[in-house]
Amino acid sequence: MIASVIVDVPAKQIDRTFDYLVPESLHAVVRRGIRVVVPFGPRKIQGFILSIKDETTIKNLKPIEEVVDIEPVLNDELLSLSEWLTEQTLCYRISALQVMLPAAMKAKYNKYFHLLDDHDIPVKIKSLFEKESPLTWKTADAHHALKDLQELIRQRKVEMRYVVKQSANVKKVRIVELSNEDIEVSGNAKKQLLIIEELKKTGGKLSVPALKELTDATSAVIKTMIDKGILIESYDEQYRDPFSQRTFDKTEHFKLTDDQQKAITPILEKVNSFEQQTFLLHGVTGSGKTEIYLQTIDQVLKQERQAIMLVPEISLTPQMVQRFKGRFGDQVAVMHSGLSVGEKYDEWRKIHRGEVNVVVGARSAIFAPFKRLGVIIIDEEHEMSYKQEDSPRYHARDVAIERSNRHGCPVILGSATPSLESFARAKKGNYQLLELEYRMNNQDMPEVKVVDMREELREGNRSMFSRDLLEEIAKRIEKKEQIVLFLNRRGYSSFIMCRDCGTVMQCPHCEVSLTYHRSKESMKCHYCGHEEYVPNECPECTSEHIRYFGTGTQKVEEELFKLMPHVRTIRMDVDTTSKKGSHEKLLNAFGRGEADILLGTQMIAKGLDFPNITLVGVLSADTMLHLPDFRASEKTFQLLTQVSGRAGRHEKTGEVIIQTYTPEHFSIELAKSQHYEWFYQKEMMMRKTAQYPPFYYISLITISHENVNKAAGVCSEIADILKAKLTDQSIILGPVASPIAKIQDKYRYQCMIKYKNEPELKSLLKKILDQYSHTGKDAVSINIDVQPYMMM
DNA sequence: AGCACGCCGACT
DNA sequence: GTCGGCGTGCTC
Repeated sequence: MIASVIVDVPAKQIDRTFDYLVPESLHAVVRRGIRVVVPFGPRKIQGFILSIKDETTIKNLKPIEEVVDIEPVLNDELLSLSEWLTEQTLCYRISALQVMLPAAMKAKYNKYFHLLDDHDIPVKIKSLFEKESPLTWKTADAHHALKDLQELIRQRKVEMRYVVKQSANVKKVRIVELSNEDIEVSGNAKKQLLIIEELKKTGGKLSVPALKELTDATSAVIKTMIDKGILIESYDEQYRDPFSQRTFDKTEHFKLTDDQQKAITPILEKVNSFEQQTFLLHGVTGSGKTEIYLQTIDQVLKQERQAIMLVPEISLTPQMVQRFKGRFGDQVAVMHSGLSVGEKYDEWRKIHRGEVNVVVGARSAIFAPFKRLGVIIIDEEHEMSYKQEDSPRYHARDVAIERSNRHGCPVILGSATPSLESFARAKKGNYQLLELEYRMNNQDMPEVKVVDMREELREGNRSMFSRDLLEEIAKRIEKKEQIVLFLNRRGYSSFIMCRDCGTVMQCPHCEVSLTYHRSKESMKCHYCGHEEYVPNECPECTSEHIRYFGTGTQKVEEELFKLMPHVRTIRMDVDTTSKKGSHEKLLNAFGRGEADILLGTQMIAKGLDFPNITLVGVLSADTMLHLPDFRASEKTFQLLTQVSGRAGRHEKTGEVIIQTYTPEHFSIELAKSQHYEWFYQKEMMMRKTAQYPPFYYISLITISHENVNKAAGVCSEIADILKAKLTDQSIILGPVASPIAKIQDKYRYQCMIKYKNEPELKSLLKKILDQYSHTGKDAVSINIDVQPYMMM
């Protein structure tokens, strides 16, 4: 019996199967989709069994060392999906397999030195082994002992062993129970008697932490009882439950409005007939998309099938978790970046074991190992976070459609502001368009006011708040209503500049300006993490007039405090929400009315839904508009529409104030009238003229190298190859320097391909990738994104 | 990606 | 004459 294995080495030459002999003892367990540990050269590594066969042309087969799983971790569908993913995104097969599993299941590798013969070995080495045996590579390296050890290995006095460890860890809890033996306990041992009593009361078995809680006993007491044989200890697997502290109120179906009923009918038809169909559910905020999702899932569950619901960064919407857990109880697994590695692993195991039937999660939840999918839902379909930016560079929407084809089930893409690609496909009939035109309860859309900041400046207002905004803020505070202030991106544009010579402090390794961080009085690079203190004098002209410019959230907070010292503000940005759970804590505090103003970046644009918010202010609508990205207008429109949706979601009507320097720009004008269809028409015209998606597909090749000329040269070679091989209907742009020309001391050049129909492109790109991804002295690093969302 | 093997410069 | 630099090639 022979197994074909994909090993855990992401490299060009290793990107294929290797055959291994299956030892007799493992015949019963070894199957496709099981992880194994195999010898690979001198070391041992983890791998996935892709197939089992009887013969091979390879001589000198090595045997599989051990199996990691009893049950396959990837089923046939996911294994074949990984093949599709490899072809689609031009990634290594191992990366495609790895991305489908929680991070906890990635192997860890350790090297240990074992002492075989301690005669005639250096004193230094001997003492190391006395302190630690086996000796880890790390300590050996720390004591500069690797050289000596290498020599001892040659003399066969020391051996190096490679150990594959699972970073996955099943949480175990210690359980104690009463033994059957009748052992006398002295009347003085009050704690022991109490423990026995408690155990009898609860059926004879309790976890140690629970027992300690109940009886206030110490570990010592329990240990004594185990040693005496009164108690028997054992271990039990346990799930880490991130929601254990919370209860979810059971919620019932809402009665659907006619509008909603009209939308859900065709979806349920496809669910019932087991047919694939992609629906684009277009409905403004508050039009009741979530209830449609919930009732569709309900139908799917009745058929004993399963559902995947994707949301962008779910930790940001505890309210969404609430709604799902409330409706479906413990049938729901939750998967998002806010969970610890162990928690994610546990949620995954619940899915894998079939203990839950619904998963609500971020991008990677699209790979949930369900066997009978009944529906896949992608909420806020237009969100960029559905595209993974490193290998495998997949878009969750594409994976969803691919999986739905394999399972015969519908996909629902929901959004108030669909991506142009999706809306165009819906108009063409590739997707079925479902419109929700009315808000539930017939609420009015909030009134949106655009303030021209140039006008403010002309009239002598040089602050970052327009007079209108300040006035409205004051009004709400008087009425005890709440306000959300929105600012683009953390520390965006809060660069540091010398006022005398205009020098802007830049990262020495990347071509970006450093961002000022008040808390540490330092400047940080957002691309490589480089950090340094703000200099006392300008490195160029030695002037001392150094100050920071731009408006970070911290600065807004300060200004706000200067203008209205009595106003309570909660600031939400990366700095204040980095700690686990702090995000929710801040939001809850705001929900309880502990602050008047919620000030934040991107992260507050989604999901928050508090009845008392009646004013939303966007401090600078155009920061995003001027990014070097053809989707800049689309993103601005989506963001403004979404932010506006935060105001007046309940009885009180809301108002939105958008501050901008370009009020005439159509994405700002149309965000004001909240007219998606007009925006779509206008933006489509722009895209057509500029030859961008959805009229053209694009692919992006990025070359990076320490030497500028090398990077540019290779990129130009590649452009030439493309020009020669592709049809003349395709457009090849570049090579040009990447918008971020240097990251971590490597210069970046890129080349963009725009095409409509180029059946050979994938294989050509694969060829180029092979040709240039060799490892050598002057090797460049090459990256290909087949369908990029970030142009940087 | 690692790791070993192997072929040329600066030292005891 | 040896130690050690890192170029080259292989991993079932």
